[in-house]
Amino acid sequence: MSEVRVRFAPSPTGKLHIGGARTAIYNWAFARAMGGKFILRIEDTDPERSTQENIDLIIRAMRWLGLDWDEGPEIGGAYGPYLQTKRFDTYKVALEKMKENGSTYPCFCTSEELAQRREAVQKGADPEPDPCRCLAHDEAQARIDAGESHVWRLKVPQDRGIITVHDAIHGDSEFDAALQDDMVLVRSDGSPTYNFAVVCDDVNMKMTHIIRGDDHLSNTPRQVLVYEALGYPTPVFAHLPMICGPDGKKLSKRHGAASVEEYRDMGYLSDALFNYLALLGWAPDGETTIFSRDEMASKFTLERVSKNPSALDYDKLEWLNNQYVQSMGAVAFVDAIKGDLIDAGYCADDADVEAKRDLLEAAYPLVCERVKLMVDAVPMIAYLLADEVELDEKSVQKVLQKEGKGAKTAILEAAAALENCEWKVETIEAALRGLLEKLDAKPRLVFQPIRVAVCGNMVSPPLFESIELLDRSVVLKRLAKAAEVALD
RNA sequence: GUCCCCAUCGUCUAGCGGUUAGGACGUCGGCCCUUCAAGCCGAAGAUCGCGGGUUCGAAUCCCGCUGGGGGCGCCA
Repeated sequence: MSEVRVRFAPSPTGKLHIGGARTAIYNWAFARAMGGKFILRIEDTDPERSTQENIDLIIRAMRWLGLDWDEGPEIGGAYGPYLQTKRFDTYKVALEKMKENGSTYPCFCTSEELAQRREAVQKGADPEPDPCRCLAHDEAQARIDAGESHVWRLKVPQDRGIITVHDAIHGDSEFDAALQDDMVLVRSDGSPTYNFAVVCDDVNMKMTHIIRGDDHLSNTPRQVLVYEALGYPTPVFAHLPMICGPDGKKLSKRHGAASVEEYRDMGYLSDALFNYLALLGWAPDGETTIFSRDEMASKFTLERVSKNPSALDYDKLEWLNNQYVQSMGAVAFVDAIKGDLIDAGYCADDADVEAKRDLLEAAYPLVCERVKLMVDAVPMIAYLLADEVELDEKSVQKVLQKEGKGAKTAILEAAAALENCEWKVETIEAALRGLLEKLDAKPRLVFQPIRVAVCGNMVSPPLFESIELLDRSVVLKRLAKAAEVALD
């Protein structure tokens, strides 16, 4: 078998959608697993909605996801160009071929006439063949020469019978050719329609497999007809099930985030989003849930792709994201929050981040298992970055100002204990634990007030480690300040 | 309306004629414990959408039904 060639063909009418991203991932994984080529092609035949900006955004989002391709608009390749608007001459050649073999005909119907006919059919009338289909060749040519507006339609062969679509995921699906309408191939302005352009491109770019969304399955028989009219063998199709919102309904704005970059901005890691999307409709086996791009690339097969649509589960995505946060390591962690650090004003610039690198990396083990989304990280370690810490209102009330709990004494004693002790976790912990006996108090009555004083909140990363990361003077200052508002 | 696709715990899934129907997220309980997490242990949760077949035996094969989804544009 010749080399596998697959493509991801987004239309740049918006950002990279989460469903599109998964389609891209599966195409990529299949190409890599088969030792084939993965091609990026931009379907920008709709001039109204396609923009260069969207093309750039899509490419950036794909790169962020960790995908790479062998041919594409920005890197070229042997079968370019990879923008449909730059391939109009190839569609003309294809149309000429179809004119010659009689598989297309000009249609002069106005959109009003078409709308009327559609309406009649909707109301139950039997669909009638397009009247232009039977126009004598000479008459049609005369009207074209007269400059009459027309489109070119596919002439579905009357005796074609059953069209079988071979699909690697669904198996064979059969469609009655007699039920396929004569779709428009070329618009009155000379531009190709989607269904025509895709086939021309897929043929010319030597695609062996077409992996795309389920929503295209019903369009496939008509595309098969175009392959046949052009005299080319059909590729293997693979239609992926749709992705739905958490409620099981088709994904829409109602569900919030829909684009890859929105997920990135929400704080999801590229590795996690990739892993999650890969898992939506494909599983390497019954056990494995966490795997890398390379693992997927070595194990992916179309046969194992699920046939049912899948609903997004944000809980699982978050869990997966945290798994990756826990395993990313301190260096990557600091790199990942660099921007947030600067935006929040904790660091002046990149150089400043590097200057504080030791502290930031030391903070990683304290927070990694509780950072679900990356955007949570900076607020979570803020108390380590500034001299002052703002005391959380609720924590003050519940911990510092609950009468009869000895919060003030605990804080004062803590300050005394930390005054001269060696500044290491072990000694800090020993010093503070010593208070338990001295005050004869339960751990939470001693440690919680100290936590609020030092970390600003009754919920925080580990206390002793946090203290160690702060300067003694800062800790003592915070304790003194908290003691002012604390009650016994 | 019509054509096509789909159907296993709440969710993502494993299963491809014989399993106590397995795993993951979530949920609940426990352990750990100075908080929140994380981690570990355990539990509940699926009459495999329904009804017929085929078979000694069906979640797995066949047919029908129901439910859901998608296509039917000079959108992609």
